[in-house]
Amino acid sequence: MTRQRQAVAHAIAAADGFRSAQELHADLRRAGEAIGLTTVYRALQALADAGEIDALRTAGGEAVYRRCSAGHHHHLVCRHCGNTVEVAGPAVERWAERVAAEHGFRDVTHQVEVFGTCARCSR
Amino acid sequence: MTRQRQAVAHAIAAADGFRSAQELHADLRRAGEAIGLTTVYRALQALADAGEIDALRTAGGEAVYRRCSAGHHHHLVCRHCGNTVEVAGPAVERWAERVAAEHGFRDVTHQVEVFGTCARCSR
DNA sequence: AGTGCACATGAAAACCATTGTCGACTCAGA
DNA sequence: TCTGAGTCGACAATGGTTTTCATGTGCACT
Repeated sequence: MTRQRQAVAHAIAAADGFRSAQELHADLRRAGEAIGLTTVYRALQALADAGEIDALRTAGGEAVYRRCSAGHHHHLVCRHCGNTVEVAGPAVERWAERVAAEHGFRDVTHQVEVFGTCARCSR
Repeated sequence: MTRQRQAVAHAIAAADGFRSAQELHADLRRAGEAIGLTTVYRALQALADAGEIDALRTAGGEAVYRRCSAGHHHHLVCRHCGNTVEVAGPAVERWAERVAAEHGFRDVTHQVEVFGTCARCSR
């Protein structure tokens, strides 16, 4: 792993919620890291492929990434401040499996995101 | 409702799965309809706002739309042929509400998509 | 240290879905 | 027919992402 990829991995590990590629790039440059935007995109893609970070797309079409703990989980995202909470959903897992099986689907994956306004932002 | 919007509504009602704005535009032009791409985008947005069609984003960042029955529901999508089944998930609704409430979130919405390989494609 | 080579980097250009602009058009009502 | 509000749509602009390609870098082998 090169210096640049380590830097990206470190930056996303240090961040506290979803960050876009562009934000991460800005963070890294601000921190004095010499790294190109292209490289950030590639590093994020590699990390996502390796399953080390979560990727999803905002309503605006921007891809955002987040470090994720090992294991399957979902996210509760504040639509104002972007703050994120990881949540487990055994009930959802079971439901997805059951529904898929009822319709003859196999190799099932699912994507669940819950959006809302967090306590701080709704004040 | 104008002729163009009717055409878009009709085209999406006739389609059998998710279609992108561009595909719908191509369909309409192929069918001899004189309509601009801009108008298709606007019509789709209006329909989505009115809750008459579902919108979601592909992994490639393209927005795709699908006619949907009234009421809240989720989708079970075949990742090979794109075939889609609408499913209800009361268990998921309750889970989302509860999890959000536990963390102080309000105005909660959620997005649930289940992907798998359908019976026909897994043969 | 020197050589060769596969792969990573990154600036700039290309890509492409989507949105903004603005003049033309439509159509209902006066 | 006139008027005005709203719609249409060609074109340009936007902006995130990807590709290109020349250059740089790590690394095994001499």
